[in-house]
Amino acid sequence: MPEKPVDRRIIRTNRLIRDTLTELMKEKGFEGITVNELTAKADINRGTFYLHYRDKQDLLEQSEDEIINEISKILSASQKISPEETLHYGSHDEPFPFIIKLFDYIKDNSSFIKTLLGPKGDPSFQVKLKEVLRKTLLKKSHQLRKEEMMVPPDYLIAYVCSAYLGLIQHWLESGMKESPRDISLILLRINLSGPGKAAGLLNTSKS
Amino acid sequence: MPEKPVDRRIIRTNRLIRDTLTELMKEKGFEGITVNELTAKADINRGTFYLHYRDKQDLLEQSEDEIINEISKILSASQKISPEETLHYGSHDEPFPFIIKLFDYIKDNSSFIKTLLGPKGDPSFQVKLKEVLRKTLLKKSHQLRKEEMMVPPDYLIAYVCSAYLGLIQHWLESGMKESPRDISLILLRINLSGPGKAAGLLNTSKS
DNA sequence: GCTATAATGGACACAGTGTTTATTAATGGT
DNA sequence: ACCATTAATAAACACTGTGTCCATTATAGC
Repeated sequence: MPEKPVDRRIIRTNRLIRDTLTELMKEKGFEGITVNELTAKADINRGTFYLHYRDKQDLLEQSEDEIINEISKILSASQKISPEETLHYGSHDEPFPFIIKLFDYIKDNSSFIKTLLGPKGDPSFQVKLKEVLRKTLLKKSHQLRKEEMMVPPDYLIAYVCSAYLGLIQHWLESGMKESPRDISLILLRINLSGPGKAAGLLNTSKS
Repeated sequence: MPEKPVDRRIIRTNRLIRDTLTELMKEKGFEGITVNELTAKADINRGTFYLHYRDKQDLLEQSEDEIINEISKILSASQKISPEETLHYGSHDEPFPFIIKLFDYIKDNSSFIKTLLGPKGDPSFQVKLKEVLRKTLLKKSHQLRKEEMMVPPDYLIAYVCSAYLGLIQHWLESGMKESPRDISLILLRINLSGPGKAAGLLNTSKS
């Protein structure tokens, strides 16, 4: 993390800008926002904005990267889990703790993340998010051999990452009615059993 | 479909605008495009643009909706497939014909669709695309009973739709090396067996 | 060829951008 | 409590793009 800014004025201004960004993105999406409008709503001089950010794109990227960094930290806890533990969690219908923490964090920052992942959001944030997920999965998938796989590994990873993302999006859009733990469990079950079986379509699995 | 425009000038102008939109989106994404630039590159008077579209947002939406309509047509063919046929395809490792046709269509329009689904694209297009997929899946899932499902049906659908989308995105981004048929097969296999089994993680399935 | 109309070139007021300057006000260190 | 430092302000700047006119030209369909 960067050295903390000392001046309270900087912290205050930055918080005002970020909060107003969240509000305005909820209303009209990133496209529709102008620096003019944002600074007016934040009750800040327009020139002050340019003291902190190059342009509105820069503001968005910095805000996004902060979130991605936090998520990256949370997911890196997956490295500490041994293959034996992985099997244990799956066979006991118990979600991984770091996945629960991921949903906890998303819930804490749901306002901004929801708009970023919504129809008026930023597709490059989706790409960033899928990328951290991909890295996490890649580390965990080192142990399995390619010969045993039914499909190309890169497609499998793309499939799973996107599915994760979709679940997160649906959870956010439907108002986060389920607890982080419940959502993690849903995710685990579909992943282990597969969509077909999770839907109750297949009694036996004779691929 | 709307009554066909008769005047060749209209067709020509529209084609010029749409083609240039595709080109520019590839270069700099929708955000960075200006009507000024687009009409200059298309060698069209700027005023002419406003004869056809309200603004650049309108242009994007009309272009997107055309694609969504085509895809919707292709996917509606899924209704004609009986439950018996569904089982047949799955158990014979044979993808649905309409899914192959979907990938065929995407390949034919890959230039525009790729940018729309890419990091500089339009998140609302993703939403539209997932929505047609959702409708298709919903029709096919009428036959299965909720009691047998391991997870809430809306989450399962969100999961699968997103996974479809992710596979399409990865296929486009990696240069469409696989044939539409091969991709459809990959999709079918992961869906039926599930990510865990497709990865070769689980020998037996004791959920 | 004649009529309808699409496309053009040029102008308009307006809104937003990003930068600069001099000035005011708040902050942290001592 | 003071003061040097520096963040924030107000006002102006040139510039780019927008959306909407208008009169004029060129092209299409019959």
